[in-house]
Amino acid sequence: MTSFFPPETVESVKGELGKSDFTQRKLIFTEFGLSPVVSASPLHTSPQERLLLQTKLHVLPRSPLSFKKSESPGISLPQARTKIINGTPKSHRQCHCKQSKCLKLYCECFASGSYCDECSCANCHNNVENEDVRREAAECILERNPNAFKPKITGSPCTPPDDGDAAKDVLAKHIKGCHCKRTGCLKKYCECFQANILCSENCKCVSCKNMEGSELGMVVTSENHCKTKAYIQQENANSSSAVVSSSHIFPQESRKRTFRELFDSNMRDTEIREFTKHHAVDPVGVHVSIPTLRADCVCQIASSAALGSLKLTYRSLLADAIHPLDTTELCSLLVVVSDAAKFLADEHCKAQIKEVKEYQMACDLEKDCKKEPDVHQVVPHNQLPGSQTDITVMDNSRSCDIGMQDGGPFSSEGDYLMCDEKDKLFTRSASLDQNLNHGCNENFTEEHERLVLTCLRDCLGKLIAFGTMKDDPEAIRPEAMLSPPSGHRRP
DNA sequence: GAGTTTGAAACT
DNA sequence: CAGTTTCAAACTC
Repeated sequence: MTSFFPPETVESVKGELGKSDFTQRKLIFTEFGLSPVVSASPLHTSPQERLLLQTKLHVLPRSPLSFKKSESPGISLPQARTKIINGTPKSHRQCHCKQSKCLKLYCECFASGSYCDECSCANCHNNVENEDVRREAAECILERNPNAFKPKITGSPCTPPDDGDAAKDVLAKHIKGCHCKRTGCLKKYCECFQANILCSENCKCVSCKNMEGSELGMVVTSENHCKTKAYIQQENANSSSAVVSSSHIFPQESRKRTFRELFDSNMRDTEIREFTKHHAVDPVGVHVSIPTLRADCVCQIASSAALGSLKLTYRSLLADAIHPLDTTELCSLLVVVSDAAKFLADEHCKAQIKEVKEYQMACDLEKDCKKEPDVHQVVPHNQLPGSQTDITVMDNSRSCDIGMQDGGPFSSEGDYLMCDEKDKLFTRSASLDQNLNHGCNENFTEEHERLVLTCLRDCLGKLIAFGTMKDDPEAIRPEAMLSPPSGHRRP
């Protein structure tokens, strides 16, 4: 079993305590999943010895059961009965036990192998003073269930969603499984849900909604339509006969549940709220990443939402502020940006890969930035990728990075654009209008690219600013949002 | 903060 | 093993 501390430290302590004495301190609570060194010593040592150990090991006086694996390098989570909240193991939670004396598994502190510390429990026996009683209680529990203190979750380490994205660990399983009946396994009463794992065949839950597939934010139906979870939920809320067109069959045969089954059930609002909260659906309710989202899908969702054809449950904070036409304009802009970026990226790649060999490493970047590109090609509108183009502006640009990063004047398109910031401000002329209205019927120059991207940047900046200041309607008027270039304003 | 709901743990 | 009770966390208001 892995020790929590370096061998030399342990040996040093062992020497000072007396080897025979130390070795007699066998691991009593191995069931707790703890190191024999740490778990054994304080249990059977005098206070002086414990103090010595703690001093040598530089640890605070803690329970032998209190050392969480999360604090133990080299041991993967979850080893001990550490409460896992939203994928992140809670090292210690303050219990509120009243009847159990904190000596039963009801008590989270006791179950996790910790002494109660600053808890608001009553008649607590889960402390140093009641070590004997505590040990007896643990032994009694272990006699009944040898696995009582073992981790409940197995299969893979729990994935802590640091970024807030609660992607569920599909490999981990709850050993015993949950037995939820009423919550659909969508509340923290459910141990699986709380541990941020999917219910498995071990579970005996009823009407489970915590299964594979439900963690997805978007369903692509057989019609290749993008449907958000919120949309599906709203569909069901609006009509009991609503059918989510999906032939998706989940591999878990024992749980033949589909999205239809999943969302056709009478999901209460609170459940939906909990679901979306836990699954980190963004405020707009469209849980998709822009780089992978098709442009037509964006337009469909955004436009439809704005026009009211989709009654999304989760409305954007800006939903009541941005005119539908603004949304349409933004979508158009995104398409143009995508087209321009892709075209320019390809052309830049060809041209600049040739040029980069001629440049010196110490080339003046600013000077280079002002260099006119060689690309002046006609791009007929009907040859552009159009709506099929992924909105992966930077990704496309990065395709240029290959071969450019090592010594090129522009390690990326972004750098190139940053350099342009030093250029004189250009006016938003009608050229953007032409691009927007007529696609790319003229040469798509770098100037146009800058024009489009800057316009997009400004639009997004205003969106952000407006979202921030929405509480103050006078701060930014919706009419001021997404103001297109001159001459492009809608009537 | 009080009361209710829920499901795991404990018990029979 | 199944049913019931106890318990404390989660949840609601």
